[in-house]
Amino acid sequence: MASVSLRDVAARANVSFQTVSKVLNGKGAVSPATRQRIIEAAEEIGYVPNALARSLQSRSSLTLGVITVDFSNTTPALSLVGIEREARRHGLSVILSSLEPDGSDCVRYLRVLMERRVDGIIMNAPATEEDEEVGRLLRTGPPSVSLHDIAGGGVPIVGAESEGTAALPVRHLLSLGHRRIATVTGFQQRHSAQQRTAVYRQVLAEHGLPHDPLLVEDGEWEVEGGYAATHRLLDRASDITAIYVQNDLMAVGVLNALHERGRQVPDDCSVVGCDDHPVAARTIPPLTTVHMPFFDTGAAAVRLLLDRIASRSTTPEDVVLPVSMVYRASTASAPAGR
Amino acid sequence: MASVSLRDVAARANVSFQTVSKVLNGKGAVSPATRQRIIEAAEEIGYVPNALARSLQSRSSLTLGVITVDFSNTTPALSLVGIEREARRHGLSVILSSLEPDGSDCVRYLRVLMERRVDGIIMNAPATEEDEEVGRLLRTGPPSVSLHDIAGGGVPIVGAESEGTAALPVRHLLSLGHRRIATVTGFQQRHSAQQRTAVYRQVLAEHGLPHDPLLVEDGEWEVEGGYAATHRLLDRASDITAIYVQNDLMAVGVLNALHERGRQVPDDCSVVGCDDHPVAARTIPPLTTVHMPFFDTGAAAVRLLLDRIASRSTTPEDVVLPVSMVYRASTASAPAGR
DNA sequence: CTGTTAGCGCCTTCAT
DNA sequence: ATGAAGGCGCTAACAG
Repeated sequence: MASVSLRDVAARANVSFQTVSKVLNGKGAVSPATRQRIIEAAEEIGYVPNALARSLQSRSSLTLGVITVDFSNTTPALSLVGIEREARRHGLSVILSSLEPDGSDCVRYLRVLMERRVDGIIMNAPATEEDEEVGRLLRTGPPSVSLHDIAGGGVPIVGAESEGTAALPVRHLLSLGHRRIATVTGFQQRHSAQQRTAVYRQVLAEHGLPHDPLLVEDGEWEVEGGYAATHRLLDRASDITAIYVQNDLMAVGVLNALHERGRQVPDDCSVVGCDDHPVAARTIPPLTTVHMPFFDTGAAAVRLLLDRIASRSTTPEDVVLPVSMVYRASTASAPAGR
Repeated sequence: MASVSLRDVAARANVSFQTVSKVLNGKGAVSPATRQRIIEAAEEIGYVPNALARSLQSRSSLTLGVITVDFSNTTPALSLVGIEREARRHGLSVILSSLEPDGSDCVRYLRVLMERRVDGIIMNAPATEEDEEVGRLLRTGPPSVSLHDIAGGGVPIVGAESEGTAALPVRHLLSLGHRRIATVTGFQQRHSAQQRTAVYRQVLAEHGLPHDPLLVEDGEWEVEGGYAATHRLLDRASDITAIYVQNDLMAVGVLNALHERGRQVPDDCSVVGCDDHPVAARTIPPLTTVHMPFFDTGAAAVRLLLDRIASRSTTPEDVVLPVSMVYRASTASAPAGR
């Protein structure tokens, strides 16, 4: 453990440490004999290069910083896995920072990443969408990319096509003849939830259905929230025949509440989720949902970031990934006699 | 971005760069006047310390390396969040490496972490339980701690009390009068799954119930595996009245299969899970399960690791965390007339 | 109180 | 083909 350095290898091989450096990096020309000798010497004393020193010299840490919302939820975890996989494919390591729910520690962690001289930063932190200070740091700091909006812009966004994410499931329900379609929304402070709700309203309007605030409830992205929201919904609008739930986790709670109320899914009430969470395939009944490309989003973010690092380009060119419906057993035609 | 250094600050404040270092680190004694001048200069030109250079000098990177199984599953994600939270509390950053399912890239990533001179390593990689090379590297490398067994030992293990994890749910079912208790196991290559199955057999034996291989099926830790395993189980042993499922994800599949077979839970068949996964609270019916302290395990691992780093102690003192039952609606007394 | 002298471990010219 | 010199940005002694 007593850190052996290039010098130690050099001493053992009777050459200067610069020559060792060359050999171990496959750079300049060195005679096969000494090359061999050096390689053996390095093996024997267990030389491990010091990436810190190399980075100091090369001014590149081969490290990406990731700032993410709590990823004990599967969806941000998938993006994170995508990021990590793609980063490693390019020989980069990932420094992980997961935020408090309110994102209040984001600025501090950005600073840590900058001190560590990360080559780039990937943000997956919806809680800081409106944080101006975060936006400023990101614009002046190392190249960066985000999976959510950044206050003040200037940072390219990578994400799923937002329009379709909401339009697809609502249109699906409409095509099944549903007219009283409720929605259980995500946390309404979040842009993505606002957007989904707006598209939901718009699609209904296009089909001649006026907005009814009784049909909208906030489930705060969580199982329990979906459960509670559904009970509230049923209490005041018992004539709904379908629910568009803005994520699958809430949909689990929705299905549970519907079951408690004695509503058969999909016969009495259809349910569409969003995300295509692993459990969606085996809820009771299996959930029709929107497949979101979380993993790919993470990978695409890394690629975009590397492009920007390489080209020093500064034009924020967003990347949009397609979404698609996954049809399972939680949706059916609207009940007759309505 | 053109990296401003201590020298630049020094030039602006008309002092030597070493003095700047002192001020910015609150070390030696400096006159209030120059101190003030230096701090202002640093602000003005936007000085950001270079952690790489500091680490090179201080021989401590203030970094922990984490090697983890794919954490798109909630349970390893929770441990990872626990690790990250606790690490940050101590001012350490986390470098993340997530492994291929077979763990074949573990050795490579261990090497990367060593090159980056991490202060310690936390392993959460069941796939490498039997990998001798991994064990060797861990014993000779930086201080480390693991959440799973390490081949050859020598690395302290942090984890939930393994005996109780299986005994609690099985005893619960026995106390409800069940006698034909099946188990859907995790991937049988994994020590934890082997252990749970062994304890399951042992507890049954203690109650005078001989082992029946018909009652054991491998669900491979996944929703679909649990689903398929249950169908197989029901095909050949239709008299079972309870199933102990070795994780909640598989239990989701189990409930689904039971529903397809027309078996009411818990009236016709009780189900107990393991993990206390977030969705367990709202499955249909809500799942009785074993609460596993994943988050705490991660946090405890960091604390143990820091202890070892500080004391250079080398005695592998394991840490065992308690588990507990969470009683919900998926278990009931064994049906009469059996 | 402040500056000088020495590295940490590595890489990049440039001579030899 | 090999080695010497110089520097990346910082900290730690010690000297003035």
